[in-house]
Amino acid sequence: MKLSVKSDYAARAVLGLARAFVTGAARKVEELALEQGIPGNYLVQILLELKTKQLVRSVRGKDGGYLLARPPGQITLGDVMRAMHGEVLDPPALGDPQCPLELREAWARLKAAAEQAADSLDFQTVLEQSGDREKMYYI
Amino acid sequence: MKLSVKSDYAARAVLGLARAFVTGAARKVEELALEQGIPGNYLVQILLELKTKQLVRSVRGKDGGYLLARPPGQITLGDVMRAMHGEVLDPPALGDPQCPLELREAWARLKAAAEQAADSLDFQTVLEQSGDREKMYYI
DNA sequence: GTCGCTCTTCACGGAAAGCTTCACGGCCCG
DNA sequence: CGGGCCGTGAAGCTTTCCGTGAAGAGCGAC
Repeated sequence: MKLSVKSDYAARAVLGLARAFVTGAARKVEELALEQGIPGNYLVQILLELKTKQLVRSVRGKDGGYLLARPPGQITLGDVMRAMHGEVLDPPALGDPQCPLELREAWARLKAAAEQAADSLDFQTVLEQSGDREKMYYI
Repeated sequence: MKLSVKSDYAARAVLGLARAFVTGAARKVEELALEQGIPGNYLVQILLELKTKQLVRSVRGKDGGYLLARPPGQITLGDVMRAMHGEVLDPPALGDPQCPLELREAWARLKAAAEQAADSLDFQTVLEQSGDREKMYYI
C-alpha cells in the first residue's frame, strides 16, 4: 500500500524545524521548502494543517516563520501521520458491518501494530540517530 | 492513511475460500460476491490477481470456481496485501534521495513493523478465532 | 502611518488512482 | 454442440492527490 508523499513532506518539515528547535528562531516556509525539496506552495498547506493540529506554531511579519509547538521528543511520526490523514492506518473493513467479525479483528491488530510503531518513533530520537552517525566519522 | 477496499475485498474472498478449503470444492465467483458483499465484476479482477500471485487457483467449466492454492495456515494478510498493492506499506521517502537519511530509517522501521504484523496474521488463525467464539456460546 | 515582509485563506485544475461495469472470447462438461 | 463458468481487456465515473495562484491580514521597521 503506497503512502502519500504528503506525510513524507510533513515529516521532513517537522525534522527541519526540530533541528532549529534549540535556537528558538522561526524558520521561513520557502527556506524549508528549498532545503527539503518540497514545492513551496504545497508546503504552506501542510504547515497550516500541522498548525491546526497543534504540532507547530507560526509567527507573522518580518523574521516570522514556523517553529515546533513542543520539543522534538514529544512529537512522533504517528502524530504527523494523524495530522495529515486522520489515522496512521485505516482499514475500511473496520467500518463495514458486512465484513466478518474475525477478519475485522485481524485488521484491527494490523492497525494497532502500525500505530504502536509510529507512536514510538519520535523526532528527538531521529535527530540523535543522525548525531550518532556524525560521531562515527570522528573515530 | 486510508487503505483501499481492494485488499479488504481480497481478504474477505480468501477467508470465504478458506472456510471451504477442507471440502476441496471450488466456489463460484458470484456466490462469493453475494456472500461477502462485493461487486461481482470487481471480485473477478481481484481473484485474477490473486491467481497470478499463486494464492488461489481456478477450475473452469461446470462446477468450476476458485479455491485456495495452499492451506489457510500458509496464507497471511501480508500475502494478500502484497498481491494487491505490491507492498504492505510503501513510504515514498524510501526511494527519494532528497529525504534525510535518518528520516528514511524511521520510515523503514515503520514499514518493517507493519510487514511483520501482517505476515504473522494467517487465515488459519483467523478461522480458529471464529471457532473459539462459537465454542463460547456453548458454555 | 506606511511599507515590506511574512503567514493566511480560498479557489482552481490537471493528473492519477480507485472503483465499478460492460462486452466478448475460451474452456469444460453433459 | 450448447449452457455455464472463467479469462481478459477496456471503458466510464468518481474521488483523491498534488501542485499553483492570487488576494487578504498581522507584525515590525522606519
